[in-house]
Amino acid sequence: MRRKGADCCAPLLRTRLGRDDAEALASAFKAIADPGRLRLLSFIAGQPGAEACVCHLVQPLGLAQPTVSHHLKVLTEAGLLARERRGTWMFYRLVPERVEALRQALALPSEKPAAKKSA
Amino acid sequence: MRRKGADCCAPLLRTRLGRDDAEALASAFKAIADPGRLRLLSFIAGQPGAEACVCHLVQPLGLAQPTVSHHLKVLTEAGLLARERRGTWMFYRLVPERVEALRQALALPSEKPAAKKSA
DNA sequence: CTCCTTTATCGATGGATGTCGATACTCTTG
DNA sequence: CAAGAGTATCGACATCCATCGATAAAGGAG
Repeated sequence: MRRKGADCCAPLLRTRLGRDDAEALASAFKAIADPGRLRLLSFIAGQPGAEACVCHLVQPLGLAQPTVSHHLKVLTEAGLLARERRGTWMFYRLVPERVEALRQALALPSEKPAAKKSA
Repeated sequence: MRRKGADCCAPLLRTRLGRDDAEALASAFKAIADPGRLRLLSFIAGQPGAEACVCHLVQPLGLAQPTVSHHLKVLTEAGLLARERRGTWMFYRLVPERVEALRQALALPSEKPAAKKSA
């Protein structure tokens, strides 16, 4: 019975959440519980390939560059973004599986977990 | 403040989130970005009728009664719980539509509900 | 190596938030 | 009305967090 560090997203409405699971899940939601970070995710998701360079994120967000860098770090540590260096620039890419995991955590008990894709 | 609860859940990964939408959505996620509140939701969802009396919530949570009351207020103001008085006791009931709305906000662009079932 | 660009880290700060004890409020019962 | 039980509010405190300016680190161009 190992602690699921990466698997943060226990279905809170289907099982009685313990303290550890609740804290892990709360941390994950905290990562997206910020306007700036939500807009970062939104912006990146809207780019081709669901990725974007930092240099293209600062201005549209209207926040200072260190602030944007901080938010990107938080999102990356939450597993929602992945970093990749390309020459001078740093690209951040959306991690859809993580988003989906968070989304599934909010699944209602009545909804069947038949959410597998035929990809 | 008409966007207190009803309009919080713009699909952040499908549209470019504006400041107002981002703030509304962030507020909603902040409501569930707390271990105690997640456990409250989880506990209430597990009760028959998805509702519970405050008197049955304080002890399992391991938090002081004012703290639980505070969390219930936050969740209620976020539209995730609904209050109802029954004699001396106050019952809190899960609002599934609200949870579902939050969940849909995390829908990925690739998973379009375009193939809508009916209506 | 030196200069420039891009991004991350550091330090400080103002504000938001979780927590609890004390207390007020609300409803039922006698 | 008085008493008691259940719940909400208040006030205080400690901690966390978003934000920014200054600065360091990393890489490319000459």
